[in-house]
Amino acid sequence: MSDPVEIQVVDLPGHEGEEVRLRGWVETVRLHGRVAFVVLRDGSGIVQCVVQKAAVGEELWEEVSQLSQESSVAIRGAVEREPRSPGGFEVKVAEMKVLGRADEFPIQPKEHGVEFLMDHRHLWLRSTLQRAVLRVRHEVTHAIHEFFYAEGFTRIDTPILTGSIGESAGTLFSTDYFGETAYLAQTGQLYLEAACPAFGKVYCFGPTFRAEKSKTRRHLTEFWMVEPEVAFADSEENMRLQERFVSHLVRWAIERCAPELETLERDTSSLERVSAPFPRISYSDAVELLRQKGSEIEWGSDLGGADETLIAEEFELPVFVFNYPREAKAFYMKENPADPRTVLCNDLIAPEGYGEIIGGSQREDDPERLLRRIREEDLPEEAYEWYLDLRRYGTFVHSGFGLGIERTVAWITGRPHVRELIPFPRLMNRLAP
RNA sequence: UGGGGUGUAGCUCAACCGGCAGAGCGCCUGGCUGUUAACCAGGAGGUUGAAGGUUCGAGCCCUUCCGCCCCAGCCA
Repeated sequence: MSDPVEIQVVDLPGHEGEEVRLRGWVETVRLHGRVAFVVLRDGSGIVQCVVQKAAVGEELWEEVSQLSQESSVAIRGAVEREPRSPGGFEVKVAEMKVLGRADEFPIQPKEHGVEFLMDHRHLWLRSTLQRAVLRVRHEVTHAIHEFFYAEGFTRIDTPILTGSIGESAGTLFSTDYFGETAYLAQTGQLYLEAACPAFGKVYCFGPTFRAEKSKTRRHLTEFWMVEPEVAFADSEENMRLQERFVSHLVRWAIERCAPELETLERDTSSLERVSAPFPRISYSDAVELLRQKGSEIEWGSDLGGADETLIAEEFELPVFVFNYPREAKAFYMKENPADPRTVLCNDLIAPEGYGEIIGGSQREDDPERLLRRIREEDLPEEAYEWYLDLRRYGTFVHSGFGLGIERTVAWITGRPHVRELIPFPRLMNRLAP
């Protein structure tokens, strides 16, 4: 196999009538006695390859009839336009070489249970739906960097191993760090606040870890979060950034992932409507609305998943719920001057029951109030000295938010469970593969 | 952690009231020159999650344990 050019499936249309070489994996083989159809996947697409016994001879025919699903092969053949073939093109095989014969492949093109698929996650990644959702994830993460680059943000990589700092120590993974305890980061925000006076607009993007014992379709113990932080932005500006950002991600995915979304049978009409501004409802109004709809919720308690879904049903777009009670939120959020029972913050709830995809807030910039809150929450004061320093050396109004990648991709792809939307999910009861 | 559900062939699932352990897919063998998760014929494949109990007899009923799924809480 030397002379013909090696191409990828995606480039087949430009090589009609030529002889080419391809390498990839066998998705299916259909044998018919003297003709065989081999569907080849090379990562860029799939193509049906036709082997005719009369054209290739006994020896190769024997090899084709022994071909197993997911074997890796190299082929040489002519590219032809063929309406009966999926994708409209076909390769007439002249030569084929098995590069790596596959044992009996556990995953068949049929229904499987979740546990079985997760046990075989390393092989499940090859299947059509998983390729589609992970491709959408890739485009969404690309759009994140593209958006912030265009907006003049500087990317700051925050540490994963941290001392005792963050929101609440009960949900942190801990590990030994040369004799002292280190925690896996559950947010990069506090470090971003430190970088904010250096660069003005910053963001981080990486894995975060929560040791919460949650077993729901919206939770992972390791998930990816993008967190921007903007100097001199108040809560209102923060929400305006969020709605522009989310609109950008959705529009990007629709434009770049049309084939994938079609594979996933995602009705994109609701996604097409997503553009700023998004509707806003205060926490207090949301509680009022929920009580009118029959909920028993009392002012002061946080909104549950069912509450969020009820609120989302009222709007066609993602909806901001802003200014929650202080007790329901983190210590670093700024007190609302107009109503000190509440803090200047917001969640963004995705439509169609996909739940909270963003949590954001204006940060407390007053050193006295911040210290009071740290003491109220019984946090180790010494560990927050450097964080308090940020208020002592040129304090400034600033705001930021965190967007969960897996939840966002769940919403865009219409998949029900976040465990499919990260290549190797980490759940309470799953650490492998 | 609480509530609900579930566990049978490699996979997805049947098995009536407690009465011989079944099918489809996959795999193996044979047939077939246009299939689209091809089709046709044949074959192999089982500690019914584990332990105990009731019964002439348990996949099925009871007890305990284990795994998984869904919902709630916590959150992105």
